[in-house]
Amino acid sequence: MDMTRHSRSNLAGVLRQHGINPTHQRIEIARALFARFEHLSADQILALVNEGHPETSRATVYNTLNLFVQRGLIREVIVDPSKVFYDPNTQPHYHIYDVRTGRLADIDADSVRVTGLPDLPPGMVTEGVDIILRVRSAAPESEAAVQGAA
Amino acid sequence: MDMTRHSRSNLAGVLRQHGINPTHQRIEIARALFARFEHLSADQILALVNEGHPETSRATVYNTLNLFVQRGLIREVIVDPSKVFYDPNTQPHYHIYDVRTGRLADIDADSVRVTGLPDLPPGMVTEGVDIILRVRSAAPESEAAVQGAA
DNA sequence: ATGCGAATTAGACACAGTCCAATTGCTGGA
DNA sequence: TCCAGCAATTGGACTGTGTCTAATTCGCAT
Repeated sequence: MDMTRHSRSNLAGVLRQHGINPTHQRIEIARALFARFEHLSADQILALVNEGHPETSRATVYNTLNLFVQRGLIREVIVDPSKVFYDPNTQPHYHIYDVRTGRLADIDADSVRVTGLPDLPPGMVTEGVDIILRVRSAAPESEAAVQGAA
Repeated sequence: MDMTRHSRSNLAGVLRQHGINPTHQRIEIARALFARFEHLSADQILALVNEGHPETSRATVYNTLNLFVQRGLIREVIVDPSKVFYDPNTQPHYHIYDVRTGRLADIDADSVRVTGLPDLPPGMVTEGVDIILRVRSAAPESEAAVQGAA
């Protein structure tokens, strides 16, 4: 019996707790996210789950990730216009994003305080507050690729 | 001579101040954004600029918006995984986003205070801080479309 | 074994955004 | 006025992410 922290049996339990029928594919997808505990794109997850011999289709990966998000098992992180990242950490926290490298890291929510956010219009509810600190290396970027005017 | 606030001649001046050669197409694109002073997607801008008789291609709209962003004339707002919004307001401010309707509105930065953000790794520079307040109507959403497990 | 609903699948599709080679159009000389 | 040169624009092909659909397979209870 595999008793590592993110064993299949443990993950099956977690899925059930979220009202998700734990199939083989769903467990493997959950494992890709929770074993690494990193921000991954759908594409990366598809590749991870299928290394060795392919066993999960692209449609299933997308279906499953959307299901996990709906059930509150994981979070979407929208920082890059070209792809969504999936975040196994559902604790309140924020993100720091390197716009050059695409690297995404967590900022613990405990230390951060936000005040002065406006009252919501009546009948509105907060889904969440995203804070994204966009950073880059101070070294001047090569301007070669900039399509110029002037 | 048209002296309204966002007349072509005024806009041409603004473009020049940002080192952008003010061509006809660029002025019309700037006008779509600055006259309305709203968050618009590339698609919406393409449609606005070409209502009446078409005069600007899709490639030019994308080229121009990217150029405006590089030159600091407008900002990108990344809140929706499916498309980028362009924001003519470059003053520091944050956003409130209705996840159901896709409606995007500004939050004035003056009233908001954020403390406790971590120090940056050495050699890193902040590009910007995005705060997105994700909200929805409190009315329970129809669950009809939810692909279920359980 | 069989039947049945749920899950998965391949592949077509939709759509935002990029790329490229060809054309257009402006500007500044001669 | 004509022309050369260069920037801007263009259509259309292309890429990549994500969705949809109809058909198949899986797992389970009987």
